[in-house]
Amino acid sequence: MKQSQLFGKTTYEIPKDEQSMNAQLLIRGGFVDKSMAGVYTYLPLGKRVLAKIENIIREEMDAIGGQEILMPALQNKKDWQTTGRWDIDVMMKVKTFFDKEYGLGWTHEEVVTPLAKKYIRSYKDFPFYLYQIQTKFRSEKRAKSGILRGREFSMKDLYSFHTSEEDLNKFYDLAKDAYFKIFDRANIKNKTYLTYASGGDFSKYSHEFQTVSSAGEDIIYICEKCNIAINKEIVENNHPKCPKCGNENLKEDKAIETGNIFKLNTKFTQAFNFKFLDKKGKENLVLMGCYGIGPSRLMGTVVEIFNDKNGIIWPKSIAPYQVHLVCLGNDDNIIKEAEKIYNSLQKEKIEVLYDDRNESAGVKFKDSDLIGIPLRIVISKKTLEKDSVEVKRRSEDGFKIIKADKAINFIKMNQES
RNA sequence: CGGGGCGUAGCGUAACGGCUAACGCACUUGGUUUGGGACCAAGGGACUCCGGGUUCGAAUCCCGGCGCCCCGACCA
Repeated sequence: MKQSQLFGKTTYEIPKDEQSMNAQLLIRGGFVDKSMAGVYTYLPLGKRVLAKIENIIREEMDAIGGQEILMPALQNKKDWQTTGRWDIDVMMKVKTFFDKEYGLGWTHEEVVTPLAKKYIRSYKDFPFYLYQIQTKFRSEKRAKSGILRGREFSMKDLYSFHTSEEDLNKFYDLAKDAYFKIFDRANIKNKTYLTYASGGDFSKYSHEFQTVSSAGEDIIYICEKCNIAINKEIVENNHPKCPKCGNENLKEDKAIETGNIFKLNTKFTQAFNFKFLDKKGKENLVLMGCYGIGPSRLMGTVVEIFNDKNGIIWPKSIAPYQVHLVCLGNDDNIIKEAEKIYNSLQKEKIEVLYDDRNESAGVKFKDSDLIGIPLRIVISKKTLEKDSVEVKRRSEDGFKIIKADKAINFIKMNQES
């Protein structure tokens, strides 16, 4: 992609109506644009990051047997009334000219449960796992923290269906592992803790995945022995205690809830009377679990964690491009050399953003720092004289000089490592 | 939803109740530049959030609304 054609612009002015680091950097870098409080447009750069995150999630969900579907965001009132959740305050409602009301989905149990019921009768069809990546709407009383808490946001939600508690438990653990793989691939696993949180009224706990960050809205207590945490919301009498080993020497931290997994058991299958026939031909209620992770929130979390005073530092796995090719000077020879490398990189299917703009070196460097692509290649009069290019990692100081004819190979190797 | 702050060009800001609403960035044109936010020259761009009031006169004061940020409450 030539940067001169890229829709979206970097800016050095900090938007005055954004305090959160993730929103400031993402807006300044041209990744997102705020449409209204808690509602953002993803510009080409931001959309690429989001797509990468979604693909990682997709791969890990497929790996544990998930089947991707897409449910509607616009939902019927009746099913929400069935579960008694129509009049919940996070529910957004739309009304037509003829006064017909619909709900905008903030979660999808009310769609997926009737859906499954329609197709499934026999124990032979179990277990199965349906997921989607979709836009959710929640009427947050106060949107805040940039893309971390929006009123419209992207969400992957998986629902699992089982004939027994053992089976549900087995899959629950599998999903837990899959989530850690996702966090690992997004480079935030070492800051992410499986966290015990409120289980509502049908189980003692749910599990959250909490990623330690000063931008977090939750307080967690980490047990460094067990490598798990407990959410402040379920701490009794101000005495945090590890729910696993009883350790009381826990570390308090702020954290972002990056994921949540939940055993729903029969809460929704009961409401919709979703039963299956077992081997003996007897009817039983189906058991369910749900597993959520927000790609957009994950994106914001990564920005909160990986940045410095100059901008974002994307992990390779979710960077919008792998290589930022920066061409300094508009001398014909320099441009020719830059184009040559640009074409070679494209031929090698290496994602490259090529800064071909007629801007000063300072502007290009600052923009490159801000956008935060992992690897930067600089071509200039200086490098041309030495028949070489300059290679710099965004995450490190300093740079390497590499002979021009070896550059492509070097970058290819760098991609694989 | 309670408390606080704020709405002026695309963005960031300025302007005592009084001249044609000013400046920087961005944008357009021409020229010179190109290793860390370049320079010169010439331009275009505003219903000062909306509605009402006070006043000879309102961006400025008052009332109402809407929007945005922060704190709190809320948050499967």
